[in-house]
Amino acid sequence: MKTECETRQRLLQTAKALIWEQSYGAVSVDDICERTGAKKGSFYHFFPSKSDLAVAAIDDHWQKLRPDLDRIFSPQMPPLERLAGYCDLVYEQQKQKMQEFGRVCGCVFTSLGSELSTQDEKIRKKSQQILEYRSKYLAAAIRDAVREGLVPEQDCEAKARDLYGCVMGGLLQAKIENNLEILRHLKPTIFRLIGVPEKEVAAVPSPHS
Amino acid sequence: MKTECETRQRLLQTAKALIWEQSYGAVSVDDICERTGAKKGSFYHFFPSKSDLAVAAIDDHWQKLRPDLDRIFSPQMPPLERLAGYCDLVYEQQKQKMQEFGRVCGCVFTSLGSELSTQDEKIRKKSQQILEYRSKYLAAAIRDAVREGLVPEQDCEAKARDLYGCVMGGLLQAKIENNLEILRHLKPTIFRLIGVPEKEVAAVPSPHS
DNA sequence: TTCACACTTGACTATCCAGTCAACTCAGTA
DNA sequence: TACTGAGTTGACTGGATAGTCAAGTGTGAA
Repeated sequence: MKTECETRQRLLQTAKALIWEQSYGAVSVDDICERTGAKKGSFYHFFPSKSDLAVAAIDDHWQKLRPDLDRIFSPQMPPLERLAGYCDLVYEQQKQKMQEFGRVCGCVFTSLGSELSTQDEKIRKKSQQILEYRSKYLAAAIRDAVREGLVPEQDCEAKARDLYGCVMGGLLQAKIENNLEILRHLKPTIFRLIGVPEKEVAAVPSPHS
Repeated sequence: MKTECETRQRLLQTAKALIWEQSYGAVSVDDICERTGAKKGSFYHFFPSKSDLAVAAIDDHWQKLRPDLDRIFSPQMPPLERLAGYCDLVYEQQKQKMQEFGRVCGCVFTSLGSELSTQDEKIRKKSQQILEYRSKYLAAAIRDAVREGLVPEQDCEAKARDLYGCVMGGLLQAKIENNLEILRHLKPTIFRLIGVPEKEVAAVPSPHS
């Protein structure tokens, strides 16, 4: 058992890819097993059910995303650059998926949330949790921007949710239109939302890395 | 054949309700037929396939929505009130669905778009079309607001899309969190986006009707 | 009265689906 | 060497699935 649960990892990766490319409902356990080269028994050895797999996929994706977010939202970075960096990340991720799958695929979190939160409470809860985690990064950046006098006083938590809503909406729109360009003016949009003076909105600072 | 295609209409209504409440993937043709009290053969007499039904459902919903939008976005109405009225409509619609289904159900257009636009090109196209139609109302309102000097000069079409993105994101967030309150601060958010002066953002004018 | 045709019916197919299970392999351990 | 237990296998179940079809029914027009 050198490689602990290597099969589990592969199943998870395949599942993520297939769900991203298609949707939860359109992907069957058989599909996942076949593409992974594993048998159904193995699948159910690791995951109690298909919906538990979805939860695990969300978790896994979140774990892999965190280091990037921690880097981008490092308190070392000027607050507006953090937000700019986040917009860049969103765009770059979609661009990469575009190259991988040949189309705009949107965000796994929100796609699964949108598809299943009316039906599966476990998945809804998990989506909501991720949504809250992500909002925290944004809220901290806004808070620091306020402290530094870059933007007016405001309810930073509420604004963070507005911002994230904007990003979700932009991603969804990009997916439906199958057009990456929509994600291009995410940066000025969220700057406007937090009240960056209009003349500075255009002069978007973008982090180097 | 007094009532032209009454069965077709009922199938469409049932389908809309079920898809709204659950999702496209979770609802079967059998479910729709059973709840409608029609037989499968009738279903396939009216709709060539399940995905054609989805397209028809989107179309039908759009047709029913248009009169409301025409009223709210009437050029008679001051432009900012139109936008305020639109936000109210979005909120009221979700509140009604909440009462009907016991939970926040989001928007059929974007739910179907999110779930299927990677798989079914017909549905993606239809979702995109609706998205464009809706953006036109917003663009016209912004254009008039600019003309009346209520907001600064800007790219009205692009801004309309940003606004609609914001609304979509808010709806999605509300669905995932199963919480209507998120849709409450849609109004100030979109006012900020188009550059309504901050001191006027709070004093939101709302149409009477 | 007859014909055409929109609509309905119910039985049918063939496939797919999530999930089960008992038997097996094999590496680590006592 | 014998045992244990995590991981694997392939065959299986029972129900759901989208879609088909041939034989109906009822109505409006000729």
